[in-house]
Amino acid sequence: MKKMSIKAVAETLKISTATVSYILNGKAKEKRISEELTKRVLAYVEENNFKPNHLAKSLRTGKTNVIGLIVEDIADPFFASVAGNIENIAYENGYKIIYSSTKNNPTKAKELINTFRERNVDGYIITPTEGIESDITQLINSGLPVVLFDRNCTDIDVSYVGMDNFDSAYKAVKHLIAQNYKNIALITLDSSQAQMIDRLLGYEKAIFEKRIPSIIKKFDYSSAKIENITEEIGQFLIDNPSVDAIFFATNYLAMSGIELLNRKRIKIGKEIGIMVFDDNDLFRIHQPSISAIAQPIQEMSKQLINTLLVHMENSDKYLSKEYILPASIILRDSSSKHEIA
Amino acid sequence: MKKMSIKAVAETLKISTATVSYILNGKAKEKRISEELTKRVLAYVEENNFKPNHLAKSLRTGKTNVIGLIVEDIADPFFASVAGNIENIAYENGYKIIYSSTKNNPTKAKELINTFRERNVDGYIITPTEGIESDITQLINSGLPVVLFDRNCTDIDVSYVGMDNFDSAYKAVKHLIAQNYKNIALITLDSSQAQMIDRLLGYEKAIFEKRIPSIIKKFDYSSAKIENITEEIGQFLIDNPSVDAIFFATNYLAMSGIELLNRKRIKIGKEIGIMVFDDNDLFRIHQPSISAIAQPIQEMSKQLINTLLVHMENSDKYLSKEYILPASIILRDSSSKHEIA
DNA sequence: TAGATTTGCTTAATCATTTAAGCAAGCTAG
DNA sequence: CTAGCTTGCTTAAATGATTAAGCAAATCTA
Repeated sequence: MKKMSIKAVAETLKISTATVSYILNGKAKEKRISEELTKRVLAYVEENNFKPNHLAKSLRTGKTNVIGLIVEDIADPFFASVAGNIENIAYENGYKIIYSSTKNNPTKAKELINTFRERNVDGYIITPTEGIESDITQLINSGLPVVLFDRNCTDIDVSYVGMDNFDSAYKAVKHLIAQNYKNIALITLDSSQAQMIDRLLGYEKAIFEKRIPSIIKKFDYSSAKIENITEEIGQFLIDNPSVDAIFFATNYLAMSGIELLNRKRIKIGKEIGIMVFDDNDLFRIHQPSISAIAQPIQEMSKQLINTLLVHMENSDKYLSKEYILPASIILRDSSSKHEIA
Repeated sequence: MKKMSIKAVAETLKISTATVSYILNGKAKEKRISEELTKRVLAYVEENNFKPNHLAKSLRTGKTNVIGLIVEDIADPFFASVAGNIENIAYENGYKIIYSSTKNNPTKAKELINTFRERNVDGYIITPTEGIESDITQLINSGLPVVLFDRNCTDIDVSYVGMDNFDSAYKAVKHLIAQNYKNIALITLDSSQAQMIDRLLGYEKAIFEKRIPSIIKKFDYSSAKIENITEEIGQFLIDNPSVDAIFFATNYLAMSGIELLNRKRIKIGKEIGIMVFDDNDLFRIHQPSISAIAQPIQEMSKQLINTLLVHMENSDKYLSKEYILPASIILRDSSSKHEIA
């Protein structure tokens, strides 16, 4: 059974391909195709389960109905979750998603944007790496719909969906302070990404307000082998014995940290307070449970894909929008000095 | 700056499009294009950063260089991890990946296979749902490369990458028995999927060998709201007070179970032994740590994509292959009756 | 009843490639 | 000297759709 084409359909029905095309695209009325013929064509198409070739269609119209998703790492639960949420709405609207991970490498990110461009994807959802502003600007100047998320490029006029990193970090640290922790360390990445800087600033605001010392450990992103992280955190705690609480700026830094604390038999919650940016199952189930700032993944995903869809529908009038969604701080055992059973 | 085409290149260089095409496709020698012209064209193309239109190419050649990845749920850490691993090798070989989640719904799975077909993807990586055999058979009969993973369709002649569910379940339960647990329950899904049945059979083999009772709780997949699972496991334990160890057949059943045990202050490892199918960060970091059967994700991913690549290169002679990779059983605190500090 | 309008289609260009077939010029062989 | 081969390209068909423009027949208008 050879692949059918509009031409084949037209020939068997003894009409022109144009007619078939119009009918299949719902332009029968507009093009004054008789109802009788319209029905006949639709019936035939239905019966033979004919589907027009997508490639030819895309070539002609310039639309591929594909969305390019560029994240830091698709294997990361946070991004995987976003990918899953985006997928639904995208598929409902007839879009497929092609993904790729930058691993936070600017060179790879640039390459990805280029290959996606070559592939004629209709829209981009991107977690930008550093130094990628010019490439994103190019996309926008070419009239391509782009929505950034997780981290913003504040110096570009581009749509963005994210959360208030500054405020939620501030509140989270304030909570630690309210629990009477006196020497709260921040363990973070040495990054110039906006969201990382905001988390740091939020921490510092809370710290400075109460005039308690600022104790910061920054990890070089590239050197961040899991092994090293655990070790370095250990060294950091030895070097700073006064630390009685830690605010981890990312998920995986926290996982290494918790692993270390457990290994050292340091009682989380009792001997040391813990607060983490980004929630996950581990933190909920861990004993004692770990307090965390939960990103509104579902809402963010929805906003992301919907914003992109709007841009794609009206690609002529690109009006960038920013959506900053509220996070929730989930208080659990790890951030309370009170006795834990 | 309008998009360049081969035609435009040909015109500025005052040669034909065919010549340009041959050169760009490395057929210059074969087609006896002079070295001088070849160099000139390549230089021009390089300088102007011209990339041939992928859609036109695909339309003409029938190859899209896209791989369709159909998993149960891309948001699940296991599948996300596979997606991440596959991505690398795929991109190195010039393939992009378009993904989609079945949510274990056969209707959705069938739809997905169809849309991917319409999209002319070059190859398929699929975790099959129940009742999807005929659709997969159709793909293969149409000469399309397919590799299944995670769960096999034993009645189709199709390539498969997976692990020995039976044997690893058997060994895991045997380990529990060796630790002197006497009433080992299996908590699993009520599923006819091969891998689920194998896990159950592995459990039963170990149980029957030692003539200890078989205690099985099956969850209906569809009713599996997280809330219900936790509750039902609680009821199950009340109904079966003799149970002193649990073998969880999946990851997320275990997470609910552990959450419940923690809530009930039942001491994992001491009062109840735990073994889980599928490892993850939670089980490693949890206190006490949880023993688990670790799927060889990296090796599986590599084998998956490489097998698919081989099929795609030689799509004429389709010879299906099965790769059953060894799992490792990671023994941690939760499966030992010995004192835990 | 002639001209205008509407109806119901068709023709053919276009999107950007690939590739089989062809062709002129130069060279070689007999 | 010419038939045949090689070289170095070009021509043009094909891939499978969309869509502006066109056109004959039917219907309406005055």
